Amino acid sequence: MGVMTKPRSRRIILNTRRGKVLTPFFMPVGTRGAVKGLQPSQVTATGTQVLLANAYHLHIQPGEQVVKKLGGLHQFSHWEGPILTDSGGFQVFSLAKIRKITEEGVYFKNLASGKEVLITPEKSMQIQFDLGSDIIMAFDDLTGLSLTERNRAKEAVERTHRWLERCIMEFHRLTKGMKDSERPLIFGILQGGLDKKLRRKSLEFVQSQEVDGIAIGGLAVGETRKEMYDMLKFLAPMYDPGRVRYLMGVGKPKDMRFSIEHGIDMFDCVLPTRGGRHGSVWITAPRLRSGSERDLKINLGSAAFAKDADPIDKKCDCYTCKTGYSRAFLRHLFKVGDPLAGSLASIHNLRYLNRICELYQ
RNA sequence: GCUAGGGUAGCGAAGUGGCCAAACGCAUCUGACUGUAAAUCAGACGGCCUUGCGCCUUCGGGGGUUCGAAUCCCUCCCCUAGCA
Repeated sequence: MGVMTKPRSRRIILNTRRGKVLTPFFMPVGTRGAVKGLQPSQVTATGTQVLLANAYHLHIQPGEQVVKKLGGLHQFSHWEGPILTDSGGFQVFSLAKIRKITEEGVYFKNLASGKEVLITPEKSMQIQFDLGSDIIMAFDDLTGLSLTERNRAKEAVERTHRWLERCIMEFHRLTKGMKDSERPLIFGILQGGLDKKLRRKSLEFVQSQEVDGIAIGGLAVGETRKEMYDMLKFLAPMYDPGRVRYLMGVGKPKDMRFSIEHGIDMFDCVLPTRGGRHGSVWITAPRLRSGSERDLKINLGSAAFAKDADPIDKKCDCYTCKTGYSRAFLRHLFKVGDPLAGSLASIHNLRYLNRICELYQ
């Protein structure tokens, strides 16, 4: 999969109450309301249309009621574009060690206070609604790759479906009386791990529901690239053509290109920002043999860049590269631990992914 | 000149007869990171290779005691503080 893009037959625009969004698009992760180290204007300058925030983390701190009282997440954070909120479903996976799943919902141990927090499908809807989210995600049960997790994949899919029905009911209750143009959107999430039968069943179920978008959850959790690609190929012909498809958690350039070419419209991922803060950035580099281009990850902390006067990527149009920050200066900032390094690298990476999306838009 | 305390790997700092190629921290190098418990984490960090719980060279310099010394003794050099 090179940098060259194949033509895309889909041409879909996502209508949110805060404006239209061109697809495909990538959402930076601003878990707690901010993309770490970046001001909203800097995020916008990378070409970002939609921001992702997290219901679980904002519920824990500062609490959705505080956010609501201060005018909602948009006013609170100064992000003016559409916001998609994750439901807390991912935390069922990422915080597996400190949670307990029941049919009612999931009990999490708040690491800061030690107190137990119960997130139910209804609660997740309420939190996201109170935050002022424009795209509300269903609360799902995400299974990992370990044997015990694989063994409960079927159970988790069925629970995810039951929870989706509860999410939709609660969503209707919360948005009762709102005009279509004023209400947030709601997306359902399909699961099924690496089991194709389960995946198909899950996709069919989610598409049978009153949801505005279809999200694919539970991929990019450690399986091989081939396994993920096989699943995306398998699902591609079965999507409802009228609704957007959101592949959750994916954000490696190569994977995004593949996914877009297999019918995916939306992405989010921590990689451009977390990786950026850790010094890794993407550049386009020629292949040694063919000379065609490919995505290459480099680490700016490397000694190789100590005296490198070039920007991260000469062809890049991001703020960091266009301003002319050298690799040597960025390496220096990383070495001395200046947070500006992470911010400048995050800007570059976000622009990198957004540019990929723009090629297909 | 006297007295006291010191000199350990790039730096700081443990160790005070064998389990010491030498804890730990920093720095350095390499690598991870996919709906953020992550500005984080992992590994390497005297030299060599057949990568073995192998070999070689180390704990200011030199000499000695001992089966065995970073650790004990002698001597020299240097540093810090106080006194002359």
